[in-house]
Amino acid sequence: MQDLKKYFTEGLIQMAIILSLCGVMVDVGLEPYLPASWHERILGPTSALTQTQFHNLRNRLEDGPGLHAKNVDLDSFFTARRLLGLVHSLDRLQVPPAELETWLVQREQDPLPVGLPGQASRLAREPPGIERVQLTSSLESRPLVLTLHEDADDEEEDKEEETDVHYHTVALNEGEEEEDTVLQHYCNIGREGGPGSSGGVNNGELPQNEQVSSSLQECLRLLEETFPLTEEQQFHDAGGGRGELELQSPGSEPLGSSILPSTNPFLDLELQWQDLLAIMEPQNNAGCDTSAFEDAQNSRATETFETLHQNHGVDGTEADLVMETWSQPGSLRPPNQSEMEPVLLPLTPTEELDDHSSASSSGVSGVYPLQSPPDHMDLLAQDPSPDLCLGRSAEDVMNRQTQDLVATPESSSSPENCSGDCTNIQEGNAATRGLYMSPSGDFLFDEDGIEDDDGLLSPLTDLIGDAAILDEISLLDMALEEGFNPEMTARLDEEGYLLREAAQQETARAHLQPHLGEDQVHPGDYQQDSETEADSDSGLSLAFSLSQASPCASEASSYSSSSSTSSSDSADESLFSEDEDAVELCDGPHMEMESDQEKKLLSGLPWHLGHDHTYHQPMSSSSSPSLPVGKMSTKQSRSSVRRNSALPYHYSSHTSDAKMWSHDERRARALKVPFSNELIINLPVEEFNDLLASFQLNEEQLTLIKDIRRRGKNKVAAQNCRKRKMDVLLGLNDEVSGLMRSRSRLLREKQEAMRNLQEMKHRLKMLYQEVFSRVRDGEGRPLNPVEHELRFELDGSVGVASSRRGRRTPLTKSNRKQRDKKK
DNA sequence: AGAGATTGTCATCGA
DNA sequence: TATCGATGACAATCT
Repeated sequence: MQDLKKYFTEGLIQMAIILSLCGVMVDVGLEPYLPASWHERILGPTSALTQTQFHNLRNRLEDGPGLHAKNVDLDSFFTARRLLGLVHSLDRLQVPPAELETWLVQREQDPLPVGLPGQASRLAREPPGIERVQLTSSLESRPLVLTLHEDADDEEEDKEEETDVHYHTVALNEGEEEEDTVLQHYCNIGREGGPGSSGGVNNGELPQNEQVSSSLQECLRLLEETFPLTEEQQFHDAGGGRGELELQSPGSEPLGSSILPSTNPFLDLELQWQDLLAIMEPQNNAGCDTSAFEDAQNSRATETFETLHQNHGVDGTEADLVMETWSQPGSLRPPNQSEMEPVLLPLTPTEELDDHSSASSSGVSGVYPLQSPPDHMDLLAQDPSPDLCLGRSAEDVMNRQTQDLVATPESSSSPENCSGDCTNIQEGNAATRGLYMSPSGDFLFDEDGIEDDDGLLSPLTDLIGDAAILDEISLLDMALEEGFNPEMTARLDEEGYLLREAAQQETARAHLQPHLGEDQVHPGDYQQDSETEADSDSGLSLAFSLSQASPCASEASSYSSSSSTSSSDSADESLFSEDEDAVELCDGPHMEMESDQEKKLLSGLPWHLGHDHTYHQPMSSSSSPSLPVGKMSTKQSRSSVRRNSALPYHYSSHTSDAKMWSHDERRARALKVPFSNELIINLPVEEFNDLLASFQLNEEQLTLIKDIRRRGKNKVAAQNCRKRKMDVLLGLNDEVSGLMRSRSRLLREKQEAMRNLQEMKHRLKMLYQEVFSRVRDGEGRPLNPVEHELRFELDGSVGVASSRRGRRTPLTKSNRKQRDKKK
């Protein structure tokens, strides 16, 4: 590399350039010594050694490739174009990769932040096209170059893109506070050379021969200034980068010494943009309005850097740090973007930038706007316009992945599949990021995008967090629309798994016990009751199904509907051990397990909120033999009723509930009450009366049954009452919050009104003083505004009244004031 | 051990 | 008048 550089700077290239300036196209034969990739990378497709398209075109038409006499009739555009190509080749090896930082420093020196297009700023003093290019050139954005083409050259839309690139470069340097005369000449050359160029900074109308001669002179002088600079640049490259020095002393840098190196990366990127132009040309021809996208890009970039400046405190120090990061020693060639990407990642050296990673990422993405729209979040939030041709790919990727995320929320939990289809948000975000960061379209998102802790990752993590939110939203939507299907239930992990497994076990047990006869468990009972419970608004899941003839089913139902009221206790079990046969009917311990599991599961399910006011229905669980009232007297004997009514006492060992129930249960048992408490409590009044009438009950039994019924109902009522009370409290809390917000808003409005009032008073005072300064009394003396006051009559006339003596003495009329004014 | 939360129960009121 | 629901108050129990 050094040899090549020396080769360029010390010998043949100078001669070749001079010969070229004289009109002779020289092929120095460097290509055979360079690999194709090197040639393309170092020299670029438009270097002096690689003929431009214009030359190629002309050579094909005229002389063909190789040495040829320069046609003096060529327009100055070709001349300027080729001369600039020479400069490209000269500085090809002198690239300090620090353009963004330089830009930042320049922007930091600007007292005003980078304004929006309509915002006044330093840039506003420049022609619109220049301004926009200056804004966007730091981003090194091809669309922004086109923006220049659009804005600054509306009248020369047929101009070649290379000319725009030159404008780009020129505008960049014009935007710098250090005006560089050499590049200003470039500007002149480029604009003078452009056919039909107008509206530029230097809108010269020189004849072509004069233009050529002046261009030659300018270029010669430029060469004289440039070559010593090249060696200096070597020194700077070896010492840590030139751009760093520029940044550290932006105001003291000699003018001519800083421009070329700073423009080199742009020139190099210019070449890349030319390639990109060729690549993107079909898209442009496809009817896509690139200008819209460019404007969007421009505005986004502007907003991004505004945000960076205003909100994130990017100061010169940070810019210097950034610059240092960019200016890696020994980076003699323009950094490959893909290679620069790892360098870009730590580009946020401060916590501010890290914290505001969106802006950071935007800022970094602004370096490669083609690959990286400035604000990823905007892309997520915004509906991609069909006009955004260039952005469509990236946005489509992101939107598609976002849609995939929403559509397949469960996929978000598999970030290890990044190499595959990007269907989760991490992949999507990383892919988006990688898509933006990689100039070659390679997705560099896989590892860095997820594991990097830099601020650049924050958008990713934010999106991941959003992904979780979206995931939940999706689940909720699906649940609302379709209910929780098995897949969703499976996604609910252990809860759903255990719940289903319990139901399955219940079903299997029902099938394995055919002797239960009509007491067989219906598989759907469990889930049905669960759904009943879930649907129950206030916990009044009076799901006492009269059709539930099975104790087991009823038990399952009771367990599903109530977890805290698994009735009976060990005492009851000992007391009523004569009903052991009933124990065989159902798997008591299993049911208990289900109850506990379900108790935990229900509390862990997503719909189980922190304050669950879904009060349990103890009646439905206390006594499983939920005999249908209407059928009881006809289908079952009283003994069976008694047996069934005694069943739950043997199954539940839920001590607390059992103790609660044991009181009434024991009393009911002691008094030989023939039916369960559940039946007593939940039956309607008429059926309950029929039930009582169907049995021969003594007074004590009737009293106990009524007490049980009353207490049971009151218990439910108390639960509902508490639920309502809690709801009222929550509602009041929300209302208080809303009122607080309203109060704050009103206070702000009041303050604003007060400010306006003060302003009005101040203005009125000033106006008053002004009026009195011009009013004179009858003797020509000025009136004291303290002692007098203005009086506005209904007829529109204005007089002056004395406020000291309490009487209004019209001293002067408006016509008098007019006369005074005339004096 | 004690505080707070939860839950059941009673008394009462009104529909 | 009986019934039922709502609710405050109290106590037992749980966490």
